[in-house]
Amino acid sequence: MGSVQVCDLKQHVGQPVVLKGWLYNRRGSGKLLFLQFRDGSGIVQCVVSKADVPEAVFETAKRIGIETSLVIHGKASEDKRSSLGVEIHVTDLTVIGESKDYPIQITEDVPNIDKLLDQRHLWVRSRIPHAILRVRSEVVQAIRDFYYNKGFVLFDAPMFTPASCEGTSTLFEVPYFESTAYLSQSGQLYGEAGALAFGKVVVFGPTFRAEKSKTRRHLTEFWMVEPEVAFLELDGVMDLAEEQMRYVISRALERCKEELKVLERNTATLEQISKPFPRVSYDDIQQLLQKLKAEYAASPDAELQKLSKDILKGGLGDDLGAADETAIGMHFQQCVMVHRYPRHVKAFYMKKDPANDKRALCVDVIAPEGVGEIIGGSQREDSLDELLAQIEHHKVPMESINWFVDLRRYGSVPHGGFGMGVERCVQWITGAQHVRETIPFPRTIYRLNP
RNA sequence: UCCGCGGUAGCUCAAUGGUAGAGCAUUCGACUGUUAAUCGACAGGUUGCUGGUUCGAGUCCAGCCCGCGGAGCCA
Repeated sequence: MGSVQVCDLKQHVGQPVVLKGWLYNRRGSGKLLFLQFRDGSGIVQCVVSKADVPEAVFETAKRIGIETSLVIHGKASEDKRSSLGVEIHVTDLTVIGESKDYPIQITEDVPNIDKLLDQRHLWVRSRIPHAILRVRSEVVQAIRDFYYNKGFVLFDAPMFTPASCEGTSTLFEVPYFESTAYLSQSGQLYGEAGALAFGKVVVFGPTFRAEKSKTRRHLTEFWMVEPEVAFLELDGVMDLAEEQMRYVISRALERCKEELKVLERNTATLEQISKPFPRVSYDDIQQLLQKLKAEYAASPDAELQKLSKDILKGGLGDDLGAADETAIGMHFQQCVMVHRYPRHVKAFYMKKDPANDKRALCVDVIAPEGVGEIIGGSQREDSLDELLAQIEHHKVPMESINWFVDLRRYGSVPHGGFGMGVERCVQWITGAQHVRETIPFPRTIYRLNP
């Protein structure tokens, strides 16, 4: 008899079944044991009654440690007392691999995340990581389906790159035979080459940032999806970003109901995704923030007063900070697109706004609930002369970027795209406290293990 | 790099400068319907490191190490 997965058990009610998996938890009494049994697809309660099994089987069931791997023979039966609606009445049980003194407890799903991350290789067996990582899996699949269905070509960018794409960020240096390579911090420049070759491409892979960021929103290694489209101008970039966000979030809401329930996620704000995203210019956002700063300062809420102090901290005309993004999210209670930032705070490859040469044709999508920037995109500078000027101004080494400039020498067209951080997206959907919970093995400044 | 917080049992945390404690987990025992089961018992410690003050330091002081949160930068 072949084995059955826990998630399929409802179709086997009244039948004898074989289950393969691990002991998740155990309760019980002298003559009746309740084994919480997991196989990766779900958790089911297996009842071992002393009267129904040989003495040796009962003794084994009583002694085995948490996370012992098992083969269970039993009968699936409907039971309203079980949260799954089904439980197993065990007839036989075989130990495959023993487990003694398992270092993680059921009740440790909540506390010190850093200690648990030391045990990440085991922690991923627990309920909370399970739910979050299943959402991640769905999000990644939704992203792939979205672009595939729209006719985008998957265009992989290299991880080893000759130099910085964006100048300011710190790159990881790695020895590369006789010279030095850098781990990619964005596939976008390569995506532009792809867009001019295929029209619509999407780069999807890991990226690396050596910044010493220590916040709940940062990883040194994270996954980014970066569509890039020829003949797409800023409004089109915003349309694409909005459509993609709506597809991904809706699909997670639709297909990850169980996971979001386990995570006790209130999805009210997520459901706002069906409404159009407000599109607000940087200049209008500055005015709004001034208003919110004054409003929050006068509020009786101490949290808001504190937030008020950090709004527009760099003064007017500066890049938006974390507090600004939090305030914007609180005000709109949905995703907001802020466009046309000052050029001096943005990357060299962004196109100058023809209506105001102090502004760039760029957009950030800011997610609510304190998540902040989740997408950054722009129309790209397609003029050879303007791009060369920007490269010089940002001191980007010409020898490593010359190929990119070629894209403006041989049939340049208006084009644009954006990058979305997969982990931040998953963080928003799941409500995870730290972005490092949204990837199986997070890499941060102080964490390279396990 | 800067600012703030922290490091005590496997985990979460207590402990006026005066014998280092609890809950959970582990181990053992009781219990035929438990949902983080419950109840009883045993066991569990170089209080991050180094030095200092003191009759006496988990506690006070200095330095260091490690981590966390935030800022900056970004997705």
